[in-house]
Amino acid sequence: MSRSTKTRATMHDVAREANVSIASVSRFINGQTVREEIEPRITKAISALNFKPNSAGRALRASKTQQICLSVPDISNPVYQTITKGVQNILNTTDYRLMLAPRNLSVEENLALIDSLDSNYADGFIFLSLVDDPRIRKAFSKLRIPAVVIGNVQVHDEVDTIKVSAGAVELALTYLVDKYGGDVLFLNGPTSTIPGRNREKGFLEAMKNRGIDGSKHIVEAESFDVEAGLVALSKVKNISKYRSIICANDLLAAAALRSLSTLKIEVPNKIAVIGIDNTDLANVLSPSLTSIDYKSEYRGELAAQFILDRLENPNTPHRKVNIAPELVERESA
Amino acid sequence: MSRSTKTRATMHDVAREANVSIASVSRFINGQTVREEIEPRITKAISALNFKPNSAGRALRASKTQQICLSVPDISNPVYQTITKGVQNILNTTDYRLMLAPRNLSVEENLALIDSLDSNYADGFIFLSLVDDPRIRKAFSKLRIPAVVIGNVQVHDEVDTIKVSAGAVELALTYLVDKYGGDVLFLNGPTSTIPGRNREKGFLEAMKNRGIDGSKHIVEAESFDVEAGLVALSKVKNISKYRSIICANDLLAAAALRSLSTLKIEVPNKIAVIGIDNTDLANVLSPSLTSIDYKSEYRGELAAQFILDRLENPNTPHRKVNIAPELVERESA
DNA sequence: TAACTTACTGTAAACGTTTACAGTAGGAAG
DNA sequence: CTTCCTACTGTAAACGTTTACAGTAAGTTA
Repeated sequence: MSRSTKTRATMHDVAREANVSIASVSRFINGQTVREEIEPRITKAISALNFKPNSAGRALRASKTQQICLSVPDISNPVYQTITKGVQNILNTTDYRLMLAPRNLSVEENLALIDSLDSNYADGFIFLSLVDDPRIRKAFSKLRIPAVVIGNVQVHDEVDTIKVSAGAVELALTYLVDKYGGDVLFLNGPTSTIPGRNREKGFLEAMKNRGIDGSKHIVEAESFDVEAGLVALSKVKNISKYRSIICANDLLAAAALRSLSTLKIEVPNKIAVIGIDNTDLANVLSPSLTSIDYKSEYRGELAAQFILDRLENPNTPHRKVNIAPELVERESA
Repeated sequence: MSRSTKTRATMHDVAREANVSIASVSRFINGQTVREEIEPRITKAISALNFKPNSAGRALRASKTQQICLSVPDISNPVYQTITKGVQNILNTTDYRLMLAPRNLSVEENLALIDSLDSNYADGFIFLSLVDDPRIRKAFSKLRIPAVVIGNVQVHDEVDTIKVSAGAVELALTYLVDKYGGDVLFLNGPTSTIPGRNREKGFLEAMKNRGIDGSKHIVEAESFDVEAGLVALSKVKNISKYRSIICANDLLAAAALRSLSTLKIEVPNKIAVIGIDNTDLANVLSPSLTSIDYKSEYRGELAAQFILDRLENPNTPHRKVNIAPELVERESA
């Protein structure tokens, strides 16, 4: 009986063709040793029938999907693109596939996402969230697959986390104050988000250490993008009284550069600008952007590696990594 | 017998708890009508046991993975990020998940990717490739799942395609020549890629129509990114003899803006710059970038919709869409 | 030689769904 | 009353793999 060309060859077909048992085929495919004599028969049958193991059958039986789910709050943001790239760098060297979760900006979207992972479509989860909530923490603690958290969202302790330490704003401020004096404006993102809160706190503390009430020096954009940045800056009266601007991410820094360019204020001669994240954008802008590097691509790689390690050995002790900020000097400051 | 909290509830458990057959549970979950009396019993059992259907079991039996695979040659390129976003926009409204394929820059990577789809891990495939090759076409024609091609790669006819029509460079050129005269430089990407080839062709033809040999007016970057653009431009002697630059994508345009800014050549007063793709970048750069829009986000949405349509109704006639370029005027030209 | 070990092999039973099929209860039609 | 239809239900057989287990042949040891 000849096989219809419309239907895929299964392991049974291979076994029959090679005249061995299906178990031997499976073992051979999974790298176990088989009798020397039958190995060529199997390889021949596999290529003759163009056999590819069926992922669903494999996933069902072995409870392994070979998929890693990555949640990205907002794919328009270059920092998430860079992290995604890092994750891919690692996964591409393995036979794990990358699933991109739907947008998870709101708490509800986060809950739905975490909940959905119970459907067993992924072996591991790399979690990025802009928001924080007790319900998220609770849902997260019920997760049945290994997870890595990138960022400062609060979850239970038995999970690998890759945080960024708080010093970015302090670092930028020190640099700017040393170089240009204390007239610093902080263009923040929304304080309803985790990075927004943390960076505000960092700024206020750093200013306090210098004996200044920072709260007068902050303007908050409605989101971490260029549009919102432009709107926020347009509300700042007499911007030229500042000597420098710290921006909570590179997109807001791009907004600052555009605003200043429109106002014909030279950067960095009149006002210096520093971004945070050091994304690809920093090299694309003119003047190129001095930015605080949190090693996004590396964080993505690390997260992927953590997941893979834990999948290989579930007893790996949980790791908590802190990425130290580093100032990358370019033209804008 | 109480269920261990370590193991997931299955449909069997739900059936037992609700005192109905497993078939009824399945039917209820899949939206078929069940006896009015048992419906609440099932819903109650499901939430009591916190049941979630297992994707692998479902995929195996129904031959449906609920996953769509998207190939992105290079995730660093904003145009692909925008397309990805479009795909997500649509998929997020359904219960399909998005798989991000590994980088497929080279022919070999493309072949491996297309081949791997035979493992049945996705129901549909959205294909983007920078390169073209008879082997790719051949592999593609053996694909067993519906696919959509975004871009001008040559595959067999029975597939939905979303092309961009060739007029982008012509459009940019007309605009620039009308406004600034004929001294135009074309900063192209590598002609080993499909867009590189097409855009070169478009430029040469458009110049020929104006009685000019365009070949002297082209500089080719080694890839479609900023670094390569800067290198390529640094080799152009006496750049100020040009009145305008057409760039084969927005990243190369960003490179042009940076070069000119470094050389203190004013844009657009001394030299005007036009990009292609109209990505988010265009609004981020200063001066903001006039760019040819190919509606990337829309193309992503369209591709996802095409796949979904075909999965719903496999007999949908195959669609070939051409996206017309549109010039979006900003500050740089 | 027998007993044990090593290194495989094949059989068959899962994994958790969906679905063809046969069955049943109740109402409508004759 | 019987027959037919409608609208469900449950049983059981898939889907394609992996793997526990028992079996076997050959080599090693005593």
